[in-house]
Amino acid sequence: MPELPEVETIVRTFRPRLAGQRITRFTSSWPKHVLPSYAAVRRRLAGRTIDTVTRRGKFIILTLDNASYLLIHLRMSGRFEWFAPDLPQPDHVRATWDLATGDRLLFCDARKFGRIVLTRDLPATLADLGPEPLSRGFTLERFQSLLAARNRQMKPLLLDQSVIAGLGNIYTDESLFRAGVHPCRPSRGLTAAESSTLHTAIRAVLREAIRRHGTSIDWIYPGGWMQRHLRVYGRAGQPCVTCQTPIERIVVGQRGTHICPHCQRLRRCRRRG
DNA sequence: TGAATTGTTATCGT
DNA sequence: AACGATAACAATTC
Repeated sequence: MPELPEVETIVRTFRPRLAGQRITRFTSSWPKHVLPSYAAVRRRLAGRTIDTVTRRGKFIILTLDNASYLLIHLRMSGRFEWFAPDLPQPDHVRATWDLATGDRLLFCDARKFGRIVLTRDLPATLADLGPEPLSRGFTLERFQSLLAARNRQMKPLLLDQSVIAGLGNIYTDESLFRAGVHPCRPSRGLTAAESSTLHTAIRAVLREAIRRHGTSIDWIYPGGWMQRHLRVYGRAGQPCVTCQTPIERIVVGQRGTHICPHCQRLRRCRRRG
């Protein structure tokens, strides 16, 4: 569930707590999700200092002082917790970083889909990621060439992390709605005006969600309030904010998908026949 | 009890 | 071969 805005929020929250900290001990109670192996990561993390805390797509990146990188992918239900000795232990703690100050970072993950990956070759590990949608390099021209390079349905294309890094189900649906593009439209079928509007919509919805600290749709991710401003995701049956038509939930590429059937037409509607 | 949930990868077909 | 679509999978919540 955590997508780019939620991961960005987590990075901004934990950066001041982690940057400059020395790791005294790393432990995991779910070693099969620690790569390349729990033993190696545990050994190689001991004594390292965290230089920076950054993000690429949905990956959290801890840059370490020995030119290696610890990547954390939250997948569906992963989250960071800051250990608080006076509060009850959070549920589903899967990994712990003990820090030299006595502080402790916890990785909690109810569904155990998250991944913790230690690598020396960051570019290779991230090689399959597409452009950062909020970066300067993500120009309209680049977006249009991505759409033209393939001919896929827009929804699965936007969800594909090798096309654009960071979009998940929520912000894909929201972007397509804002651009008035049906999720089943083939990417090569978009007009120049539509791809331009969609390019703007993707960036706008991500920025807005970051400003609101992400979406807290259920028990998985707390803290943000973007859910109050979503226009289609999770609003099946409720009126479209533009035209009052009830929002529909359909399935596209095995994914629950939310659309306004009036604002997002599959075929352009001829006004006069 | 089983349906729903999601990002990623493996697999199948064209 | 390359691409696109589909299935499978991780494990839990409601």
